[in-house]
Amino acid sequence: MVYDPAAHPPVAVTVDLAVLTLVRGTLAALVVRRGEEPYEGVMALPGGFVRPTEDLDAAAGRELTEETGLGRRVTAHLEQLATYGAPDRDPRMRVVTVAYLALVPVDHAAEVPVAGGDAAAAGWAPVGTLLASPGGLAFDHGRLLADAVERARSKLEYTPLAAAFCPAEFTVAELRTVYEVVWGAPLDPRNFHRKVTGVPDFLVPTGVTTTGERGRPAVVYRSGPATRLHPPMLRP
Amino acid sequence: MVYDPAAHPPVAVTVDLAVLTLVRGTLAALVVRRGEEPYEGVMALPGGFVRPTEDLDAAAGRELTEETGLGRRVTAHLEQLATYGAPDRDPRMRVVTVAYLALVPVDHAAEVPVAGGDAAAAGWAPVGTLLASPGGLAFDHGRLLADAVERARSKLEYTPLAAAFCPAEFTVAELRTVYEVVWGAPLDPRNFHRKVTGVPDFLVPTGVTTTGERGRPAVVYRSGPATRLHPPMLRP
DNA sequence: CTAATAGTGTCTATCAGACAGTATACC
DNA sequence: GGTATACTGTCTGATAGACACTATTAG
Repeated sequence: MVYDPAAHPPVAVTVDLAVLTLVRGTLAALVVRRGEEPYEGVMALPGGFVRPTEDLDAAAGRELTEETGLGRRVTAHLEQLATYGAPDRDPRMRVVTVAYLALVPVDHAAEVPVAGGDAAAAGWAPVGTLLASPGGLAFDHGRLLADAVERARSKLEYTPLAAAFCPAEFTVAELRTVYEVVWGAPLDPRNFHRKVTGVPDFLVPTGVTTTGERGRPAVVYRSGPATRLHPPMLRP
Repeated sequence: MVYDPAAHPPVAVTVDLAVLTLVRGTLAALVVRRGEEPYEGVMALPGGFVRPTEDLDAAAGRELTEETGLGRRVTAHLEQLATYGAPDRDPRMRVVTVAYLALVPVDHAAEVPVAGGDAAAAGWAPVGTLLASPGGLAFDHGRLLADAVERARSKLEYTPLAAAFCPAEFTVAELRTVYEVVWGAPLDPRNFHRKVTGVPDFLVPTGVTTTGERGRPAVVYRSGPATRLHPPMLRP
């Protein structure tokens, strides 16, 4: 029980990111194409080493800005997901990776692949496609992404997480679309409206209404101070 | 983005355990007294290094059996909680620790300190006491334990986790005590009984009833195949 | 006008909480 | 019988889901 570095083989600690957004009505994750072995040419989730004097959350935030090109404040949500450390998950050496879940609002998703550098090397891919093929993602990133999606689905129920997918100001219909896409199920617009506007401190009306859209103008809201939803928005 | 061990300072990866049980009607955690600096003589959560060829879950399971002296099968629950890696959390070197939540059933809790070795060095301490004093636990173990307790409280709502605190066969009253102790709130025995027996696949009657107790004998149950509770048992 | 979307009202089945009442043991 | 605990029944208010209905825009 002595902390002797020399007594233990080297371990690398990395952070990997499951960055989610909505692209044309589907849930999408940010992926990069690997440029080296192993898994050369295969899609992978972005990630990188934790620096010596850097906290884990800070490393995740730094990687996120580096990979997306988005400013730090654009990211509406970043939380630790789980840690994956199977001894053979990377054939080169022991790598323990701390996975994070990040959400990018829809109005900034389009900037990401462009700003991130080589457009061919990074971009949004539908989660359904990525998870459908077992070897579609390098390492254990398929499992990691599946865990991230399940976390997001679950947290939509009892936290205001859905607003993190939306622009700073949004309508009830936009919020409902988030729920429908992430859960993969249609929701009754009328009951959804009544429920979501009835949760205290979830939505704050801005006083503005939409215009130029089809149909009756909608009230524009911004995210409120609630950290938990009471009552929760339960999956159908 | 090259995985060169020499390019990075050494990082130690450990697992720390928040082992919970019920002792005389209070929630208690397994603690050890540290025998060396830093925090010499201070209480800490048990833990240790992850071995080179060992998965994280395996390391947690091994540490649990080593620290408690209980056979592997006695532990009813072991799950990953979160990972803590602040650069200064251990003054000697960079230590990233993967925290696990473990639950020990009440009928095995008494064996633990004895079988674990030096009775003065390890034992059950009330969670309330440990969390009341900020410096009561070494490192960031106070925060870790608080996160573990909140995880347990939350998972009682929508998973059959409470049964992990109980013996293999138990009564509704024993299960209710678990909920009351972990949540720290009294529950109506009659409504609890109706709700808990109404959740499909949560409880399976054994056909046996208690005897020798005061009052009417109670039906004895065993944990059922459910992995989620529908409907959930919500906190008051 | 029509089409489309936003938002409200209402009905019903279900559920949580309060609590009366019944069942069955030990003393 | 007395007391304690297990369990059942009933009432009430809240909630979820289904869906009729009204409101307000674009074209």
